[in-house]
Amino acid sequence: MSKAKRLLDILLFVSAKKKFTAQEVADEFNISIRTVHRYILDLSDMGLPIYAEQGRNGGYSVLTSRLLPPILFTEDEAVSIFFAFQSLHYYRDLPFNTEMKSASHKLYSSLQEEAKQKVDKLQSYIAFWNPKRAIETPLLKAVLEVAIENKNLHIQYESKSGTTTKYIHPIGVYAHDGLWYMPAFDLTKQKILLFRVDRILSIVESEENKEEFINLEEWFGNTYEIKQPIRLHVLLSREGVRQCRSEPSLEDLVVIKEDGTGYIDSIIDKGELNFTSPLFYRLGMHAQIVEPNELINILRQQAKDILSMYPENE
Amino acid sequence: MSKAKRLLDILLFVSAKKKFTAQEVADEFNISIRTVHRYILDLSDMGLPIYAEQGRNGGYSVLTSRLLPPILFTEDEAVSIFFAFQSLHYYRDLPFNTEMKSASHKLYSSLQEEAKQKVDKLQSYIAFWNPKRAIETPLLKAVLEVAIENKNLHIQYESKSGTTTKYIHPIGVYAHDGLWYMPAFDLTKQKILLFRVDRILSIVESEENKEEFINLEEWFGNTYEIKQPIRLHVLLSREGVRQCRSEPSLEDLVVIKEDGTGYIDSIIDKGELNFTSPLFYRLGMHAQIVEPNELINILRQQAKDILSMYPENE
DNA sequence: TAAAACATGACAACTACTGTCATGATTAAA
DNA sequence: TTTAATCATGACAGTAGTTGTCATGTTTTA
Repeated sequence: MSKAKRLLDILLFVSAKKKFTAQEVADEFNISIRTVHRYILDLSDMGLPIYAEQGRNGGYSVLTSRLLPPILFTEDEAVSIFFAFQSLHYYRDLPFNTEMKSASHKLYSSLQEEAKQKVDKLQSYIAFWNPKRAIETPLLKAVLEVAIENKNLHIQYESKSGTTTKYIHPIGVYAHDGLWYMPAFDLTKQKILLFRVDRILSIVESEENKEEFINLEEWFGNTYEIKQPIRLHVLLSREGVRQCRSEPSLEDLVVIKEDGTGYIDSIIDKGELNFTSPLFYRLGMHAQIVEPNELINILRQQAKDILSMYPENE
Repeated sequence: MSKAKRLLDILLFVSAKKKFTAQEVADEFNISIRTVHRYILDLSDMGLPIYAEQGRNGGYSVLTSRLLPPILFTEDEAVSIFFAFQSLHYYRDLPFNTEMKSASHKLYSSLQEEAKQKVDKLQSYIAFWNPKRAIETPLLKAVLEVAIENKNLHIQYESKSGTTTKYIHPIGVYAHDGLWYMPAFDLTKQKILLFRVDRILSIVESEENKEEFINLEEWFGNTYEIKQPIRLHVLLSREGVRQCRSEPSLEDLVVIKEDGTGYIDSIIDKGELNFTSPLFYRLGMHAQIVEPNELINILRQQAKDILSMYPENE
């Protein structure tokens, strides 16, 4: 077997253990100890951060965590990785910040001058904007780890009604619009609730949960399950059509007529009305609600509230 | 020099040219042609997609685009790259989709079984949610390229008032909430406008522009420049505080009092009032606007509109 | 003090690599 | 059609690199 291949095998063998002796490697690959010493010297020369402890109970250790075999990337693939990192630029708290930094440093330093410029340029012409939150999410990594380990949790949570304590089973975490959310099964209330990770004040790990829960992807799919069906029927002007099509929850429902105006006529869940009403409030004349009366009443009630807060005689 | 090192040098030399002959390589590195042939066979065995054209004017070509030298990633770095790719999962159109796929395939296949499971698990517990838009953005890559090349553009754009033609200089593109936006300098109106890339119907490249324009990052910084200052003074209930702190444009302005209620008293740009009014409408009783009267009037007017659209007698 | 480990050098046996020469095949230009 | 420029492959001897064995040191801990 060629030396290069053998070195690689040893690299992988060695980076998977936290400590090993030359004898172990010699036995594993059927080579002499002298050769193992020579190989380790070679790996060390190649930059692998390996060090030896002298004496009885001594041995070698590798400082980095487990290594992958060398990978040949094309320049374009490297650019795509930078591009993906770029997309996380506007998040304040991320679970893998340090690893991302060292990975991009390794990539960047092996790019040729020309490609470096390309990457720099790309990064000044493309961005993934998120509101750069001042809000810290210190417990993000901790919560993610517990979720992956399938454990239950006791949390202190800052909710509408003040600080409360919950006993939950996390389903996963997701980022949206610069904030981190955690859907979780509330073991007391026996239903799934959505928490904001930055509002979690403290966590206490509890036992592992063997039960099968819905996973994050399924949860996304099921979020819009209709429990209390209600008919939504709205007539839209051209501008109304345009704006509704930018609204993720409604874009699929808009029907466009030949003259550019349109309408929505669909069955939605009653619970969604509260989220929908601000949109129709904003649209004003551009959206004429035909049904349901509940939605009209919400809008009318809110309008009355506003008028009573700010009476005419100022 | 060791064979491994020499092979690497040749790999880099070779992957940077689109075509080369054995003689060229032999001259470059002062080795015999026979050895070059042997080396090329080795590289080919290692999986480099290299092929030869026979005969006069023949030579070798490498099929992939330029390669980087082999990189040793740690397992954690690999995971961070998957994590970054994951963040782009919910975008429909991306400029580097195919490269991202091949890069993640290379990474994934060199992970050990255990690490593969870790990655799979991570991906089912963490997500970066964006409304999964039905809207296509076919011109995204084209627009990005033109922006990088610093060129002017003629575009057809679907705006409020129908299809219009614009002559612009793009500043960059950015993604927000699942949609792609392009701030650009309108060369006719001589000011910066914001376009939605999915609403661009066609583009025609024009001449390169030598002038220095603001770049994307500067533009983000300058967006909130105050042109018409106006005092915003609002009293907030506890719930009002909570909600305003989740609003990126307001979170920095909220002052919290000891009892948990709070207020905003700050100078903002008059143009922002239109974007702010839906929030205060939604907050209703939780936000008592003291100033400006303009904002109160907007709310009152909108409330009146709503009430006139849906009169009491139903 | 002895045992277990790393560290290093010398040397002969073995293996791999290299250059030279030879021969063929394929292709395009003269 | 011939010729020159290419890749492709084999043989072989000389050179260079790698390996195992043996020897000797050093460091650490039981």
